[in-house]
Amino acid sequence: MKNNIRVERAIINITQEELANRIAVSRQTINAMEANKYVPSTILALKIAKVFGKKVEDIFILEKHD
Amino acid sequence: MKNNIRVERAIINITQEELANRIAVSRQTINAMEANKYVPSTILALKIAKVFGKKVEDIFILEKHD
DNA sequence: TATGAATGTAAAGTATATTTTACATAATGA
DNA sequence: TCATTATGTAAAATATACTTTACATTCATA
Repeated sequence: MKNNIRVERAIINITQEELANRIAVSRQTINAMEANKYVPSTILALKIAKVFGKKVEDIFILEKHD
Repeated sequence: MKNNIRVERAIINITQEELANRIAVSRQTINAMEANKYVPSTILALKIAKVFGKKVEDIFILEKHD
């Protein structure tokens, strides 16, 4: 699975830390997500999509091997 | 967070085991999700929504305390 | 009533998400 | 140049997702 967090973050111009604060996780969690270091929980996916005003499917994209 | 898995499953008339097979998890994982025993990963949420032909937001709903 | 299919549940084990702390680096502006 | 802000990264600790095995229960139906 890949994601567009970095791009969406750029669109609304917020830092990793701001996004982290808005969804109540650590900044490292955001950084690791953007680096595809792990798969976030559905709660985080819903919150992130909400911050960006988009659907989860618009931010997180399944890949063949998933 | 709550979810509509049981209802969506009833709509397309498949068992927990069939859903489990389709998204490649154990039947107990589906059962536990329906019982809100844990929060699934975003990969599973995306796969489940896909099986039901809906958006993640239509199946998984954030609650106040999330 | 007996049988099978679907579901509920529990315990133990493994994998992985997330936090915390800490430090390093890059970029920007005073 | 110096200070600040944003980002990358890593290790250790903790929480939780998910599997496997196993058994119990419910429900429909022969």
